[in-house]
Amino acid sequence: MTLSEKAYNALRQDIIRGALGQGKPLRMAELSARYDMGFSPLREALNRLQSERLVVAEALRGFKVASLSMAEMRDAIETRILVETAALRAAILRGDDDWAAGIVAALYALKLQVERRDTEADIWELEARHYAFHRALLAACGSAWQLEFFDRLYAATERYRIPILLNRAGGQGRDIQGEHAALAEATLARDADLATDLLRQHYQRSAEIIGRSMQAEFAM
Amino acid sequence: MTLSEKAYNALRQDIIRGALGQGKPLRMAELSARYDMGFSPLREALNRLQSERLVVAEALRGFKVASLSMAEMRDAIETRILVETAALRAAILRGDDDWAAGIVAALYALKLQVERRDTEADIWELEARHYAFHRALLAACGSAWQLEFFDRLYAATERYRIPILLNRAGGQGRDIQGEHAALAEATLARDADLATDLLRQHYQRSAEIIGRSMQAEFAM
DNA sequence: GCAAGCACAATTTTCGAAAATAATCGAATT
DNA sequence: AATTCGATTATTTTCGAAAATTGTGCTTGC
Repeated sequence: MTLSEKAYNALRQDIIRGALGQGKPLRMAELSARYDMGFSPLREALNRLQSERLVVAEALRGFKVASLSMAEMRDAIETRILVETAALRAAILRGDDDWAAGIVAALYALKLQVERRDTEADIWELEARHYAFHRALLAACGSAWQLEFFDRLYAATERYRIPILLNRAGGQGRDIQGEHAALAEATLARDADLATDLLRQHYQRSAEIIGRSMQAEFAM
Repeated sequence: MTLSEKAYNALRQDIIRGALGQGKPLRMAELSARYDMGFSPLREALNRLQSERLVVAEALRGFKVASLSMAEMRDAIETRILVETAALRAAILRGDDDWAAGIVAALYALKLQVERRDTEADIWELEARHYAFHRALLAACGSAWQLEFFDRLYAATERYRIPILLNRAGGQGRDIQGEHAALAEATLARDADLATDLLRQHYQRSAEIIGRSMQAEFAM
């Protein structure tokens, strides 16, 4: 793997997980020290992240971490609903046994990690399996574009979910794993109307919880 | 404007317009000579274009222009229908007088250019106004994400439309400007069902024409 | 006291060369 | 004849320094 790719992976992770702070300028000298590499691979990675809206660039004034806002969060989640309900419908139509088995496996792996969330590493593993589950639902949709947009929007919304995951603050009394199980069940039963409905509700609840937590924490 | 940005604009245009040939490797030395700049700004631009799926990168083996295929074209157009019908509905709900006036202006400017398509520069101007018209329809949708996806998908499908535009080969007997006018009319009348229906048909016809032309030319 | 101008410092951007890797070609071997 | 190996060439990737630009703080003039 080239340094450019390593820089991309590391920066992307650090931005999504909040380690670099939203809106903060990214100084080349600091990044070079932090990731132990020269400017070239860092600038290449920052250019990729700029296209993915995780980083904002201004000519001759460098890069900064993209800012978070209530409006952007709502937009990202609404667009997720649009893209993912369509992709889920297509997957339900086209999915084969491998697709179905992948959902069962991802749901089970997610369940195991939900019960084991002690260290911070557990949280990251939980997050990885959460992504993998939602990805597995759509895997058979047949549209590379929709899967890419899913990835982009997942990363965008992950930035808002992670502070809540780390604080263990949000989702009081919410049975997320139950929602996941019901969603998987409806999908495997090929009930597209029910599955897309559950998916929509799942995300609308997330948006509400994130919204409340943002109002509390940042007064946005 | 920095060299990086110039490189991005120039490469993006040359890829979309087909000047660099689909699937062809992009050698740094050649690009450096062609655009008269060093490797750094070129590599930064190529990294951005990689994120936009106009360029494909393989570690230590450089960059190449993304390939075209029938399947990708169909996927891009289907996803355009998904995103744009939703954005158009939202714009019809939320659009104000400026939005409506923008559509009228863009349609008129497009009409003027349709009647004047002699030189190649005319074709590029036509293409710019075509983009501006479709963009104007969605401008008031309120979703930055959906507008970005529109841009991405427009660029992706433009690559397929341009050979047809240049050959004057496609769309025999198709009244594209009539379709645009009807679409604008339904939109301005705030008839969301009719407008999204016309938009869908507009793109499905494009997909058919592009599909026939690709089968004829490349035997794909 | 305060704005304008100017040197100085900090920072980004770009270049040219070096390092690292991949591709090519021919000779030696089986 | 086909294949492997090694040397050579071509190419990508990375670095370190130079160039260009922006930001800062101080002086000067009013």
